[in-house]
Amino acid sequence: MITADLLEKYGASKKFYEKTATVFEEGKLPTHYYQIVSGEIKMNNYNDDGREFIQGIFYKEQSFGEPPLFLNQKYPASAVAVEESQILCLLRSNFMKLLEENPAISIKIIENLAQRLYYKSVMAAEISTHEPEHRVLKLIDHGISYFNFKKDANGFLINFTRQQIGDLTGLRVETVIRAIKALEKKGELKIINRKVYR
Amino acid sequence: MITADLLEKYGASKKFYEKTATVFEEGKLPTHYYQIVSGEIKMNNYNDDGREFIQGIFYKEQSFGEPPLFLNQKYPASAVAVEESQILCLLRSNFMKLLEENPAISIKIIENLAQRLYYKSVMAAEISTHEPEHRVLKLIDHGISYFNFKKDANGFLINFTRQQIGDLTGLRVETVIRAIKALEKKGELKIINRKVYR
DNA sequence: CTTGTTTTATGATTTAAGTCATAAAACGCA
DNA sequence: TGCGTTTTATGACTTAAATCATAAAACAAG
Repeated sequence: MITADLLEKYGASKKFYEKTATVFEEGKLPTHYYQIVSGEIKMNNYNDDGREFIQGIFYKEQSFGEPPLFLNQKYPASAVAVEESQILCLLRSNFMKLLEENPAISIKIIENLAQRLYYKSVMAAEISTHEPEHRVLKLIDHGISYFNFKKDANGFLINFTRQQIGDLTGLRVETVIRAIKALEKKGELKIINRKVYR
Repeated sequence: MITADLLEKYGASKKFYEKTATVFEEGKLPTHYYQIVSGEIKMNNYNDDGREFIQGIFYKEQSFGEPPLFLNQKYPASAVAVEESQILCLLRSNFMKLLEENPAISIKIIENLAQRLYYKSVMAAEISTHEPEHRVLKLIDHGISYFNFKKDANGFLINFTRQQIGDLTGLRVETVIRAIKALEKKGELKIINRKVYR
């Protein structure tokens, strides 16, 4: 999103997070702007009996956790490394300075937030009013442009586990497994040795 | 958000929408920036069997429908007047020009989008992993700062119908009615001649 | 290789919320 | 001030998805 050069010019430092390491926690106040150099980060919540909900998954060059940073409010979810990741971290005050001095960046931030709001609108409607199969298919279709699914001879490889799909759509693993099977039977997607293609 | 003066300087015109009139429809491409002068607008979706989901409700001085405007993507939901409303409408190209020539406005847009993303994150987690009572209470609590609930001697008056609460939380009216009764019994809120107070 | 963990899979059972039916109270407007 | 509509309300019942149990396949680590 923002070039590494520019971030470093304002004092950003690169930090390493190993798999399952926490970048920030729900309920804490934001201190930094975060932009992924490499790896994969998920934002998630747990309810009282330990059930996970994944707000989103982010990949290289993407930023995350800005809304509370701008509003100076507590994080509504935690950020956790899904795999080993490198992240550029820039102190809030320096990030704000960067924004002020580089108005063109604002437009990029706006487009990024707009994209995420769009995704959330689509998924909110899905989760509230559609059955499992519809929800799963919508996540996958939206994900083709939103997440980094790679295309090969069989179509787009949906590189999520059934559990992740469940945590992104508010469904249980078993329900996702059954929905995916049903969708395969209907010809909406393919399962090639347990991997899902669309 | 943006002063009426500035919007008008760039050619915005004030339009009147009567109750239930549509401002824009799901699936259409955006053409204008919209900012409410007076009244109340809801953004909603309908699923295949006519069930409604309300994405959000907006009041005077708030804007809505920007994400697709910035991304040049189809609206993921429709916008409908809940009551008679006046809206300032500014053509996309002129709005973009306004933004370019007034960098300070960008920050306001960012804060606004951040606020909405925050609301969506909170509600997504609620809808996916919490029971009806929790969902209703969270909507109400978040709504106290987000929607324009007025405080009086009995507390904040939640001026939503049970149906609207259902459409905002993905629950059916009957479930909302039962959840609200249960919450009253637990002392979490008050019902004074059918009106809900918190 | 072996072993422990994660992921996918399937069947049986339970349950919370949706659905259906019905009605009274409140509201709106002609 | 009367009448149609909307909103709130409650009880009975149905059902879709969650839960529970179990296991095989795949993967990861030592």
